[in-house]
Amino acid sequence: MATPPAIELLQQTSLTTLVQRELERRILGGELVPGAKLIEAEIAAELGVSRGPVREAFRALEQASLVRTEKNRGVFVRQVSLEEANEIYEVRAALEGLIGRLAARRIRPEQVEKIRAVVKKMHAVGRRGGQPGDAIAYYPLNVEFHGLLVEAARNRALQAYYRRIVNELDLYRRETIARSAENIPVSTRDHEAIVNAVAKGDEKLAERLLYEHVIESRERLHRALAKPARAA
Amino acid sequence: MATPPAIELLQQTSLTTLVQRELERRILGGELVPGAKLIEAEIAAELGVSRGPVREAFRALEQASLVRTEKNRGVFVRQVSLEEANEIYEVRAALEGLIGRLAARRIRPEQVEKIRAVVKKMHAVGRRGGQPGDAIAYYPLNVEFHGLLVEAARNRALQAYYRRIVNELDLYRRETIARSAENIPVSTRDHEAIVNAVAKGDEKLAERLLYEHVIESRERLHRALAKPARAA
DNA sequence: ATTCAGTAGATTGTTGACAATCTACAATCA
DNA sequence: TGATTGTAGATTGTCAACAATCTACTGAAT
Repeated sequence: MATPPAIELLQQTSLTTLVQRELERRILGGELVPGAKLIEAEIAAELGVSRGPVREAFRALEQASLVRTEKNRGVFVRQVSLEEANEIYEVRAALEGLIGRLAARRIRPEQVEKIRAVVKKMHAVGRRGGQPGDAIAYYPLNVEFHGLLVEAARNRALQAYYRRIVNELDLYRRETIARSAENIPVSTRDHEAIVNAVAKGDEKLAERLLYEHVIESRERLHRALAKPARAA
Repeated sequence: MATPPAIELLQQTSLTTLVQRELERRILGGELVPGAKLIEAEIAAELGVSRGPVREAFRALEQASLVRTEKNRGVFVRQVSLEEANEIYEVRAALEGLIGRLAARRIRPEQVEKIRAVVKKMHAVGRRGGQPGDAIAYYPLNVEFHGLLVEAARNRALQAYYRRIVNELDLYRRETIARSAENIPVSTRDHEAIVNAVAKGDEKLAERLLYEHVIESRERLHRALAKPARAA
């Protein structure tokens, strides 16, 4: 007998996981900015739980490098410096290269179609030209694109590491408020070339393209940061 | 005024981190085997703390994928299947390749010397031939070799991810009791070639050699597992 | 004015107790 | 015999209280 989903949820979900997910959402969603202090009692009261589960969630988030803990001082949303971001980008590029290689080897036709559909939507956004809000529309498409790719690579460990590293970099973007700058849809051509390489099963090419894609987006981000900050 | 190390330790170390470190030690040291159940009260009593810190440590270890938690059932040392190990090896190979590339680019002369010294010791162990205990002597040297390399790559994020992945694979070795088989010092020649490539600053070569080194050691492990288990 | 010690409040670290859930075994019934 | 129900003990999930530490402020002394 299959367990109903509602029951399963209750069986698997503790208050700690709930708190953890909620805090994760707030951090990655920008509600909690890097450097912000997380006060146990405050969060506990807000979510209607005691401090125990909150503390446990903190420990998990710390290990996921989303927060930093100072003993007797408190827990803070992690701040990623430029140097750290550069290091993380290096790792991400390598992982992304592996994703390209494996995806080219293992992707299935229907997955190719799904990704092509996303690229098509990206094109649509890109054609509108620099309208305000384009970056906001473009960002989730970009996330979906890379998400579908890593799924096609069919490697759970890789997927887990990839998610983690993307989260870390997200933290950096938040900190620099370079969000809009990074998301200018200039890389749609990149994406098209990547899909083609993957669809053809050209492992070497897919690996190289994805690797370079990451390095480029790093450069693009840096250039955006070098410019004086525009009005928010 | 510089803070004395003893004070600093007390300032930074909470019971939770202490418990976490101790459990990590026991898991990676083989004292706690994959699948073993960790009972909160038992560990708490043994370490002389209450259950709170133990639970927090569990959450951290879970996020580090060293243990698996089942709600209301308990916490267990994680078991890594053959399929998972294969996936993890793929990721490790990519990371190791990056390590080679970066180390070749950034290593300093004194670091080269240190690594060469380790390889020399490996040779010494290797020349003794298949004496019992060789694997035990070889293993820490191998760990040190790779540890020095990742240090030479000068990328903290990479180092963190690398440590994590090595731990995960360690779990797999423990589970299969393939320890001795994996540590046969057949790869000393590999190591020599790797040091040379890194010392020369040949990024491409170092990357390729390290990548293949990991893939080979995976194959070696699999071959060892295919053989019937020898007497412990 | 500036520095310093001292204090009150806020916040974190740790603990023990209680409630909810699971596990293993005994008793019951078909 | 075998399956099922029902308990008792063990274990986990959650909470509230206490202790330790930090922070911000006050006021005195230089």
